Parts: sequence; structure tokens; C-alpha cells
Amino acid sequence: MLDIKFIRENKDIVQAGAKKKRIEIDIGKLISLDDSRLLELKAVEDLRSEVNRVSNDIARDQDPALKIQLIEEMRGVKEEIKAKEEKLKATMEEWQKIMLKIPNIPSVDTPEGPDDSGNQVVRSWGEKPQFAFTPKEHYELGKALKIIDTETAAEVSGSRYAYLKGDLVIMQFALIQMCLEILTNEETLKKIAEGSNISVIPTSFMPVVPPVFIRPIVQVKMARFMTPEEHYMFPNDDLMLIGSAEHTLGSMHMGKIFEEKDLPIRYAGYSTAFRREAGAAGKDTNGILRQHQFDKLEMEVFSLPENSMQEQNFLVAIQEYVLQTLKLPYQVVAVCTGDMGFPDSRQIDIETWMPGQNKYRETHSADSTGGFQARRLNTRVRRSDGKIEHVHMNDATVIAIGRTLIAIIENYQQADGSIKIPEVLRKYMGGKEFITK
RNA sequence: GGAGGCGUGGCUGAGUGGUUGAAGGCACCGGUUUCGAAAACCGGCAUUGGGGAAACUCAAUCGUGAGUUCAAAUCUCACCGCCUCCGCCA
Repeated sequence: MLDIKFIRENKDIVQAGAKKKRIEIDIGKLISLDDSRLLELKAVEDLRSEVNRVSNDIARDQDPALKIQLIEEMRGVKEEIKAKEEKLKATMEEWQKIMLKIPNIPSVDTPEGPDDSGNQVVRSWGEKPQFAFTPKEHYELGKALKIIDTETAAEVSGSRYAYLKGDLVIMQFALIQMCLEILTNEETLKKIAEGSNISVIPTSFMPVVPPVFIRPIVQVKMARFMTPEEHYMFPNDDLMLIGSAEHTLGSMHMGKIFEEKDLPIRYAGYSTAFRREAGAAGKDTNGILRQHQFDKLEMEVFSLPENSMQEQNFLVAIQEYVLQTLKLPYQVVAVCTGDMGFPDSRQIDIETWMPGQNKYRETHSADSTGGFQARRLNTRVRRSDGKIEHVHMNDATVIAIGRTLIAIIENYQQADGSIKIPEVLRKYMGGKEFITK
């Protein structure tokens, strides 16, 4: 959520930002509603002030006749307050509805575009592997090696589910283990930051296994409930499943005030993510690229406002470090205004090379939401001079299991259909070098 | 799931209808003292919104929401959370 004061003072910027994001908003209506809100609020507060004042008189005054008279008068004022409060409440509800639909403003360096066609490749890394044979897609290889079974999953749970089996499961936990070691080692983090010329305090990430259920009201505060059809809902319990660990990591500190000296705070959350993929009918139906359920290690950082862009760059640097460690070719993409998330001011994606598809596919995302989520969550920081302001929040993928496994399977495939295990993972996999039949 | 108890400021902890935004303590920030520090002493110290150049002032907030009342931290109801015991369970 943006600050209403900021909106009032910068309505053109807000309007233009929404337009760039291809989101329709009515700033004029919001501001005239806000005018009414302030007027009605003043009216209610003036009456309350009167009641408060007279009530104190009643408590003090000894004359019983006067008391009765004042109480009578205040009964009338009470009725008046009630009526005015109802009007205010109606105004507030409409105001709130519009406020929740105002998106965050894209950063100045965000490319403009209607959809993912407007995304810009910022840089790329790694040599695409050359094969002496036609590289296969992950689902062919996975099926033959009996490490991916979507057919049984389809019967048991429906489409877009899979059984991961055998060495692929071991590899999942190897990846997580490897990444947690990176994220909890300040020396490594310092090296990553220095290597990319980023000046951040390299505080290590606190590993977290967060809840996968979240209250819908909290999801609204995370500004991640814009498309209800994307979420699995459990109305009987007033709960929904998270689509990312971000949702229950970012909301951990709602209503809290940090001390400046305690920031940045970094979390590495491991959880399953659940997505209905309602708008993706017929897209990526083979294999495990687009699943209703997948496991993911996610970073979430709370920082001082002035540091949030550096923090985002740092998270991207960590993502690149992970992919470089795995020797997977990738490109870094500046996501354009029409494709970026509602609460994001700046979104950077990483697309990893998938030889079977002969394409780069999105495996990572880094979202800087500035103070947008923090304002809704009311997560703040007390600066060293005593001033209180909203923190800035960043979230980013470390490893999205399904898609990273695909990248490894396809990039490391051998002529005989086996998969060479990336060297860095072998120590977590009993020294094994290949996944074979 | 059953029974009981409890939610007050950064922490702790008083407060069961009346100028209580809330005593006391701790922590924190100034100052006195000291060569310096500690201790002691003095002072300050919640958040949000409105008005004001400012001093200041008005409103709201004692888990959340509704209600009773001229007046609610205090009474009523619902919800949320925490604790203890029993049951169940990975």
C-alpha cells in the first residue's frame, strides 16, 4: 500500500505508475473520497471531544440537577455521533477498497512493456552445453530413469502433480543443503557481495520452516491476494495455502517495530508452494515445470529503506552464485512494468538454460517491494534518532526445486540418457557421479 | 477435542466505571557528579491520524471486533492468541 499523503502529493506519478503496470485505477475518485473521509472524521472527532469534555464535567460537578441535564444533552450528541460514524464507515470502506487496488510504483530503471515480451536481458553467464546428440526434455529423461512419475500422480492427484523418486529426491535435499550452507556462512556472503561490488552488511540468513497455511487477511497485507483464483482456499478454516514461503516469512513481523541496529534481518525459508495455475491452462503441461505443488528455498530481507535496492542486488548476486556453483547457464532479466508483480517496485528474474526446450526458462525471481508490503503489515523500524518509518522488504528465490532439477537434468544429460551429477552436489549424495537406470 | 487460567507501553508490572495514555521497576536518551567509568541524583522517554510556523492542541489505541453507559483498560458478547491439566497424535 502507498501512503495516502504520498498519493495526494504525487497523483500523477501514481497514476502513471499504474498505467505502466497495465492496472486501471481512479485517482480522482480516491482523492475526493479522501476529502470526504477527512471532513467526516473531523465532524466525528469534534463531537467526541464535546462528549469527553462534558463527561468530565459530569464526574466533577456536584449539582444533581445539572448532572441530569448534561446527561440528557449527551444522549442527543451520542445519537448524532452514531449517524456520522456510519457515514464515515461507509466512506472508509470504499476508500479502503480503492487503496488496496493501487499498485506499487515501478522503479525508474524498470523497462516499460505490456507483458513478458518487454522484459530485458541484463546479462548472461555460462556456456550453453554442446551435445553430440539431440538433447531430450526433462520429462523424457526423468520417466526413463524412473525418477519422475507424472502418470501415477495424475491418477492419484490430478494433472500438474508428480512423484519425484530416488536420486532426484536425494538431489533435492542436496541442493537445499548446499544453499543453506551458503546462506548461513557470513564469509561466503561477504565474498559474494564484494565480488559484485555491493555494499551490504553480510548478516547470515536465519533458516526457517514456515507454515504453509496463511490467513487470507494476512495475504491481503502481503499484497499477494490480487487474484483469488490462483490460490487454494479453505473457507471452513478461514485459511489458504501459500504460493511461496515469502507469504509467511514476510508477515512474520507484522505490527512490530525493529531497532535500526538490528537491520538487516535475513531469513531463508524452506517450504512447499501451492499454486492453482488457473490462468495457465494447456501451458507447460509436460513434466514438472509448472506444478500445483513444489518445494522452494526462499530469501526474505527486512532492511532500512535506503538500503533496499542494494539488498535486492545482493539477493540477485546470491542467486547467480548458486547457479554458477552448479555451472548452469543463465540470463538475468529486468522484468518490465507490464509483467512485474503488484507490490513490486523492481523485479529481477533469472532464466536458466534448458537445452531440451532450447530456451531459457524462469527459475528465479527477486522482488523489491520497498515499503509497500511493510505499510500494509505495519512493520516498522525505529531509527537511531527516534523517528519511526516503514522497513523495506525484499524477497527472492534461492532454489525452486522443480525447475532447478529440470535445468540440471537437461544440462547434465548424457548420450546414454543418464544424468551427470554436478560436482558440488556429490558430497551430499554419497559421492555418486551419475543418475542411471 | 474436554476443563481452567490469562492477554496492559521495548520488557516487567499496578490498575474492576469518572480529568488513567495508563503508577512503580528495568532498559534507553540527556544532565549533575567523576581524571574517566560505575553508582547515586535530576530530567526525558508509546503509536497513529487531524489542526498549527511553533509552543501546543483535538481524536483514537490497554489482543481484535461489536455492545452497554453521559463516561470503559475496568461491565457484556463474539473472535484471535498464549499458558496449565486431561485426551489424541507424527
